[in-house]
This record gives sequence, structure tokens and C-alpha cells, in this order.
Amino acid sequence: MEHFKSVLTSSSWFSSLPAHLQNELLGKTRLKHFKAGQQLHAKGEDGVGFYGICEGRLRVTTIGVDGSEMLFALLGPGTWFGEISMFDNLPRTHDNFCETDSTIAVIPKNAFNELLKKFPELYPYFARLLCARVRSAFQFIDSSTGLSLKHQLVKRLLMLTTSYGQHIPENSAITLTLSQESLAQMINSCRQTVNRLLGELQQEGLVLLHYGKITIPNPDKLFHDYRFR
Amino acid sequence: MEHFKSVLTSSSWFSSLPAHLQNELLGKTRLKHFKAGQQLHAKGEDGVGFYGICEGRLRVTTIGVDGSEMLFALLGPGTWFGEISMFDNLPRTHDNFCETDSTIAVIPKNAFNELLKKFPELYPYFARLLCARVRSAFQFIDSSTGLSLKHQLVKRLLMLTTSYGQHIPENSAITLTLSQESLAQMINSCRQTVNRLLGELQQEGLVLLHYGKITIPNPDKLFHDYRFR
DNA sequence: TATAGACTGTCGTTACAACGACATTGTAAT
DNA sequence: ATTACAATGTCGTTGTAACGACAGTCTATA
Repeated sequence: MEHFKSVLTSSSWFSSLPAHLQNELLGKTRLKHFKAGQQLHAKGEDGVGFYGICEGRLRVTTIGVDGSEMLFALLGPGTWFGEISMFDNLPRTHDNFCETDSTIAVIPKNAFNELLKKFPELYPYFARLLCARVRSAFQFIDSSTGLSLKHQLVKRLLMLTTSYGQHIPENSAITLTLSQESLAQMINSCRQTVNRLLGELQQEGLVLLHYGKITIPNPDKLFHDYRFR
Repeated sequence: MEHFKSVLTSSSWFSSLPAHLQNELLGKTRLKHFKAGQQLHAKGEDGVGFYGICEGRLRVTTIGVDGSEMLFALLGPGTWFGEISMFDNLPRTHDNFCETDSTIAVIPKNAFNELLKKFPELYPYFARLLCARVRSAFQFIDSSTGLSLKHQLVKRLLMLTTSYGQHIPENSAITLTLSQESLAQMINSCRQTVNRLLGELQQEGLVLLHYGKITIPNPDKLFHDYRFR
């Protein structure tokens, strides 16, 4: 457990909490292990807890009316999630799968509610977390409507570089580990089109393509060449 | 002011508040009048208050990279909004215009913060409001990706019937006052396509088209024919 | 009641993305 | 090393939506 403390406290949200509240939250966690492919919860289920990722990677998805899986987000170590159902007692909003073997810290719902009662000063922090969810959802909406497919792709790559990927400080290059197929699912496109667009971006010198990986040599350049507000 | 009290307390969120908290909030409001076309605030501005609509109709929009206006929502009387910037102190997420002459109740930011400090029992209610925002944004995302244009249109019409339109109890028919152009902007499509799709829906007996208006004789039937979870 | 402006209905053309098909290449396991 | 599988690269075909154009219709206002 101590082993994962540095991961669980690494996100900007969690680290904004005062030390004593961080410790209260960490004190209520129970570690759970999941195998690759295992489901944490399904859309529509009641929420049983608030989660923090210690290690591994989660796929947050939903199934469209046509039956195809739509990839909503990839969550990595340090990410806390699942608070929505804690606050409104409504069902989970998405399906949630482990892409790799994963270790998850769980604060069960009862313990979570007791913490809120005992430490109401937690509220402003969770309000900010919820605000961050709304804002990122709005960003998502802005990019999924009104943007060309290529812009959507670039925006998505940039989102993934911030929430994901290993940062190499010296030249700030970032390598994302995901297939073109997954990328296509995220922007509701198809593999072939994503392949073509990535090819164009590679021609423009903005990305490098490998097997199952995409590296972005200079995220800033990518950002500026496709100017986003 | 008393005149608008029944409107401002009509939403399911506001009416969930205990009476004394409703009164505290209402007591801090100041009425402001706006002309049709006037802008309440722009995307990127600092938030100056929390709003409730007394009368009129607001267009919540954003401008895509291509310069076209994207219509995010239409807000009617009884709607409270603008809380996000109150809780995270970040800029407004959207542009906001009056479509008609409007009267808005404003709780200035300072007063809002004082209320929160004095009545921390407000937090759970605002947490639920934020959760509702996240959920409706997620719904929006689900419907803008992974659904056929026609399904998107139907879902949008259904969303508008719940948040908008005058309810005629006897047969539960609802008439929406909006142009096909506005509808097109909401699903990021074009007028001509929306016109064709609405024509199809009219053939199916699910909507009736008029000049600047769309009536939905039987929202339940529309809902079930296009089965949404 | 005449007129301007907004909205609707319906063309045809054009652009572009989805899809199926298939060859190639990388990776992991035996 | 061999094999199986997963991911990539690249066709051509097809479906569909955007767009321009234009006629028709409704409504408000003078």
C-alpha cells in the first residue's frame, strides 16, 4: 500500500487536498487486483465506491445503439474516478474495463459518505473535481462536433499526451501506446481513415508511427500547427 | 420579484432544496433585464455570478474553429446555470446570448461565496447539480458520436421537449418553437438534411411541421420508436 | 394590403468517410 | 525457428451528408 502512495497522490487534483484529508482518504482505501479484460463495473450499475488507479490502465467505454464499442477515455495510474455516483446516487455512466492487469484503490461508498460527513471541508475539493469533469466533457463535445476529422484526431492525441504517455523531459517527446483502431473508436471513425490521417501527420513531421505506438516528437508544435483555443 | 418566485423555484433541482435555503438564495438575487440579441457573457470571461432565468430564452453557444456557431443548449424560464465558474474560479465555458427579451435573477459571486460559507449544507445540493451537468454532457456525447444523424435528431428533439416547449396536458403534445436551422446547428448538421429527416419523421407520423415550430403529438411514441436507454 | 425578410421544401452536384478486401509487417509464444 | 495473431498500409467501391441554388410560403410591419 505504501508502495502506491506516491502514485495515488500524484494527480493535480489529489495533491491539491490538504495533507490530513489526503491521509483520511488513503486510510479508507482497500486494494483490489484485476486481470486484463476484467470489468470493474457496467454502465447502469449502482456505484459501490470511489476509485484510484495504482497501476494498470482502464478503458472507459459505452455501447452505441449500433452495438459498436465507443472508447470514451483511457485512465492511467494516479487517476481518481467514480465520484459521480457517490454524490447523486445514480447509476454509473460508463462501462469500465481493465486493459492490462491492474491494481485499484477502492473507497467503499459507506466509508466515502462517512468521510464526507466527518470532514465536510472535502466538499469544495470534490466540487472542483466535478467541475473538471464537466469542463473536460465540454471540451470533448467541442472537439467531436464542429471540428474536421483531422482536427478531432489531433485534439485527441493532445488530450492523450496530457493524461497519458511517458514524458521524456529532455526533448519533451511523448510516446503513446495505443492502436490506430482504439484511436478510431475514440473519434468515432474507422481504422483506415485514422491510418490515412496519421500518415498525413507523419508527412508533416508531427508524429512518428510504430507498431502499436505513436510518438509525438514535439507536442507544442502539434498544438500550434492546429491552433486550439 | 415575488412575481417570478414561482418560476425560479419550479425546476426539479431548485425545488429539491429545503425551504430556508431556497429563501436564502432568492434573497440574494438581483433582477436584470436584457434585450433580444444581448450577450450575458462570452466564453473565456470570468464568471461574475450564478443565474436563474425568470422569463425569456437563452442561447448557449460556442464558435468552432471554422467560425460557425454551434448551438449547445436553449435555456428557458426556471433554469439555473453558471455555477461551474463559481466553484472552480475558471472562465465561462460558453457564449451566452438572449434569444428574446429576458429577465434574469443574478446572485453575484461574492454573495454566492458568502452563502456557501454561511450555509455549507448547500454543498450536497450543488454537488448534485454538477453531477447533473456531467451526466447531461455525457448524454450529449453519447448522442453526438455513435448515433445516426436521424437518431441524433430524435434524441435532440426529446431533450428539447423535457427542457422546453409548452406542455398541453390533455394529449401530452408538445410544440417546440425553433427553426430547422437552429436544430441543424445543435446536431452539427445542415438545414437541408434536417429538413429531409424531419420530413421522414412527419411521414412516420411522429412530428408535425409548421413555420418556425415543430410539434410532437406523442413524445412517448417518438421515444419508444427510436428506443433510447 | 403590400412588402420585406425569415423560414421551408427540394433539386443536383460534389466531397469525403465508411467499408470490404488483401497484402505486409511486427510481436509473442512455443 | 516456426507459427499464430495482431496491427498496419493501401486499394477501389459505395453510401451519405454538405452545399449551392432557387422557388415557394409564412409573418410581421408599415
